[in-house]
Amino acid sequence: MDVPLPHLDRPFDYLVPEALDADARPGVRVKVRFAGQLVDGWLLERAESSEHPKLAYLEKVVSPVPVLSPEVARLARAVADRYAGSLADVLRLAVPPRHARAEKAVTAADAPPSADADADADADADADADADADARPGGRAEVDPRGWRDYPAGPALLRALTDGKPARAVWSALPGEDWADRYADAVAATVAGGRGAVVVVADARDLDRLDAALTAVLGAGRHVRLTAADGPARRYRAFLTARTGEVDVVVGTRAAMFAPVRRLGLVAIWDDGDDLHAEPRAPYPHARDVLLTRAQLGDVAALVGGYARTAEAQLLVETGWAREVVADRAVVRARTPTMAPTGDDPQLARDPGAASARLPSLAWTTARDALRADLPVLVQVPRRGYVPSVACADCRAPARCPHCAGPLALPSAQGTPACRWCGRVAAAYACPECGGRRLRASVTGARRTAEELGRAFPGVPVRTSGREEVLAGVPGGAGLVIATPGAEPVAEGGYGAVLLLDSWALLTRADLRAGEEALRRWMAAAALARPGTAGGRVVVVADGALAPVQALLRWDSAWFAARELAERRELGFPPAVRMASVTGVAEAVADLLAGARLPGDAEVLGPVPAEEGRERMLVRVPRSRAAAMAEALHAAAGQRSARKAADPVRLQVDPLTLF
DNA sequence: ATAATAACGAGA
DNA sequence: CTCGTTATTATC
Repeated sequence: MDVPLPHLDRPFDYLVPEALDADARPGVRVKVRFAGQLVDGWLLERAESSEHPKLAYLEKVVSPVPVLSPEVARLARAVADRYAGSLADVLRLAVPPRHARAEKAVTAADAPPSADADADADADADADADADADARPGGRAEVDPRGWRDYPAGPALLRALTDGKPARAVWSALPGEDWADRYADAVAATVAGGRGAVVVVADARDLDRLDAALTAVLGAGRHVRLTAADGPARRYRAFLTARTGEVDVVVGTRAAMFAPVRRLGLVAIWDDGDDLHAEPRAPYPHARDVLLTRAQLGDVAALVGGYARTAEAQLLVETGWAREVVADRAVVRARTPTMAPTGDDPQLARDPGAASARLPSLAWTTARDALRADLPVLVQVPRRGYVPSVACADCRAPARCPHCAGPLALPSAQGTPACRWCGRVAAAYACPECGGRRLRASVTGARRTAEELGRAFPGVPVRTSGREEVLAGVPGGAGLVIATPGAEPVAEGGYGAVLLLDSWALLTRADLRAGEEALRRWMAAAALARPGTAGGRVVVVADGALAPVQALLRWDSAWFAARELAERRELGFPPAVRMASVTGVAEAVADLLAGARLPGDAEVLGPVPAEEGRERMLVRVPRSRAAAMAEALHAAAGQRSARKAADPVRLQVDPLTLF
């Protein structure tokens, strides 16, 4: 039933009239009379009989195309359960809105109108050795593992993919690595074994790159791109192309995470730390988790890759769910650009008004040398709009609440710090690192720094890449490229120098993931530099003693992720535990939590003020209780919606931001 | 939203 | 004890 009310989150039985018998197959969209009115719904399965005494008839089959595959139906239910959401909400994300004209075009091109697609898909779900042998046309073509040879476990991964084994890998890409080519290798290896693949990337630029790499490896027409940015018609068309089994490789942004793929053999995600992978619509699933759930349910291989490793990926490694695929230290050293920190942070050391003095001298000389060698220079400047947080004025450690380890905030310049989670006032705050008692609010840096750089090097072409216009690539000669994180263009032959400015703004963000996110962004930029042996240099304007800076200097995000995960275990943060946030007006939140039969070891934190007039409570449970917590919250939301409680409450499991 | 059903209370 | 009215709760 396509109604979002949580208390109606279950199947309903209907009689199928004779006239609709042929079209009424599992996976089709239907219309039924429900509570007096016509509502949309999904036909999940046909049955001989029903427990229900008096059944109504199915009103209409919207389209005979069974757009919802059995595999995706199962996945959607699992995702709804994990995120305390309704199946209908997940299906809205999983199956794009119908576009009649696109549907006509695709089914017309398909000789028998997809009628057998489901039978195939069903059989495939339980595919075993026989099926595999059938599908492999005359001996499998080995995929050249050359690009993966830098990683000792790489060639074995490709072999496992071709053999149809459900290998699970967490991949740490080397600097300078062409990740899109490596993903294309992995997909090609899967296809060589007769299976399909789903690959999810964060944005359009990454998608273009992967798309091109796949076309180069597989040839045209073997894969399809699926992204909301292509518009409803193209999106639906791409969806149908996959659903009918015309192609069995789908690449896209998070809209593709539920793509139906015949004989799915591999799910992959690139740069899983990018927050674009988090779906902003209920029930707010994360592409990585959806794909991993998919791998888990279907004996499908999984590849989680990035230059930097997330704490979530680290958890997969530490629990043994996945194997890490990393290069040896010697190879890492050979590929890494020469890195140097400079603690000479002008924002701290000098008057911010002294504009000309804003660039530390090391950064300046590094840029100058690269330009003299006729090499491009990348300058990463922060985006605006980060919420300032509070840190120790002496050692810069983020200030956390002594009670619940939430972030502290300063209500005014001279005010007393208070916790954003539990609201407690931390009057006598002392820094646990250095004992300092003074706090400072961090200030977001100005991008003016970058503009001044242009003036410092007259005659050098300056390009910018950011929100308004994102450049995909730049030529190899001397030139300055000013980019915000995530918008760094690839330079032909690699950058001679990469300057990471204003790290203070990144590191002191009021976010659990500040350190991880800073490292991720630095690594993404630094990966575009030439190796040190070819003159590539990276300067990060930050204290070299800080852990994320250390991890960058050594190109060791696995170390950082392990440290980060250990810290989150200690503080009781995801992914070491599972959290849910309950947001709404105070009475509604209290009402929901009062009605929720939470597991005994659940902790309820808060309330903390949220966006206007609302407040937020956090529920924390051990990972082993995650399912019980989600179930309890979903049920409580169901009770509320059943009695038509007025004020809406938003449930989010593992929300991206906790503060 | 609407219909059924349960709950309740007043009057016979 | 029954009928009529009102809250409650399922909705095939």
